[in-house]
Amino acid sequence: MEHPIRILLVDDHSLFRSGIRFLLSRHPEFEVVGEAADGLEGIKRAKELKPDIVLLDLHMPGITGIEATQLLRQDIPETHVILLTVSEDAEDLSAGLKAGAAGYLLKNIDADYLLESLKRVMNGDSVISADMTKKLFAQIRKDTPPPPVAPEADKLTPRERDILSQLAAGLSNKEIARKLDVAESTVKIHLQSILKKLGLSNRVQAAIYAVGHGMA
Amino acid sequence: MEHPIRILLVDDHSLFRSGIRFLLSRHPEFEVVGEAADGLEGIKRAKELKPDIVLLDLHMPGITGIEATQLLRQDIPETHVILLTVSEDAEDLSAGLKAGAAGYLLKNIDADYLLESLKRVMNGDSVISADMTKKLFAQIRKDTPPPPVAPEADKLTPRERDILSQLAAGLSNKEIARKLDVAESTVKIHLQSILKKLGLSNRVQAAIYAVGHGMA
DNA sequence: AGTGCCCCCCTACTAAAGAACTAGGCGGGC
DNA sequence: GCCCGCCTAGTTCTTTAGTAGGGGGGCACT
Repeated sequence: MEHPIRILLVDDHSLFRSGIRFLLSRHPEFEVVGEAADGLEGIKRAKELKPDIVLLDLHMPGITGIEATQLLRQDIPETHVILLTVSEDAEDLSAGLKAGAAGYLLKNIDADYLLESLKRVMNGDSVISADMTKKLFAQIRKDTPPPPVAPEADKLTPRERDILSQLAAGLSNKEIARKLDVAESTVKIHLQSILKKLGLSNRVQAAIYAVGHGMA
Repeated sequence: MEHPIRILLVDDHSLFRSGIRFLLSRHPEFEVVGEAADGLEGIKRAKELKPDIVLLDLHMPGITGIEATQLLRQDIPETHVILLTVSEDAEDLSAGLKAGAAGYLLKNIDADYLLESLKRVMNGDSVISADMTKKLFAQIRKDTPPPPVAPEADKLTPRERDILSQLAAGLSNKEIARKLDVAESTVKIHLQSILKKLGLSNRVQAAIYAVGHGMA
């Protein structure tokens, strides 16, 4: 590796920073280019230093690591953010990822895993503590809401689904009729049938139903 | 470890099964209790043998590994399923997790990682190939759709938002008027203003807009 | 003091939606 | 052959939605 990976440490525990700094000092492929004790200072230093990777604590005085991550991703997207925390909370994990972190590591990981993670992230990969994988899986399962297909939807005839989908695009009866090349009265009939089958009382409700069940 | 971890191998490549079997034979903490060459046979053998872990290939003749995972999770939920595949496709990963797999490993992992993963999964953890972590992260970000708040929504006055939210509940102008205790003509005025500001042409579109931007 | 925005209300009109009925062609099941 | 569901289309009618004027009161910023 010709250039060492440049790293910024952001953590309110100076002892923790020292530990990481010492660890990395024994590996010439890494270079700690700066430190900060809170989120705002970390962002400021990151903008100055443009490090390859920011190792960011989640819980800090002032802004949270999540907010700091968002800001860093906005301002210097070429810098990777790895969250390094004690929090095993699934919410923190999820928020961190959505904020744009490339890694979520627990502070109890061993040194080798941290070093390997830094290299992986530098390579464009993402990393996570093995202990958090289960929570990440759970998140995936949870984030995907219940099957967005309606059980009642199969009560509709194909033609009715056509009309409903056009309705969900915000078209008027006349426009739907033109588009599907039928008479407006036909559209009305179908729409009546849709409302009856779905137990709705007007086209607005039908449109909402449609978008809510993935027929948009 | 008093009892070895009992493993069932399901893969249509017998050579691959042999490789895994040989690997595990050299580690007494594992025991390969059976093999199967396709999904259906795998499910049958799993029901008979009740292994601790099923190592399941994704692409097989007959049913897919995804379907097999679902069935296994239904029938013998105490057995863990690890998907072992060459597919780096994010869709496969996502589908596998949603089907209930406790692990998603690429076949290019090294032996030690597989052994450790088996132990982790036996422990109730979940595992994933490091190479897939990035895709998993992307999935989390994707599953949570873009901020469901509309940028244009702040153009609306509070009262207009009230009306829009009622509209998104499928109410007519008259009903909205009653609910908000104003005249119907007032509701109409506000609605006109909403349509104009949002660049829409009728109430159906407004309702769709509202539900699409979290004001339902 | 004036200006602008928001909120409220009214009348009057046209366009669209919704409800009710009749009705023909077409296909499959019995 | 007959019934049934689907798709089509028409008429008539009432209700609702949408458009276009008008005005008045409040509140904030200048």
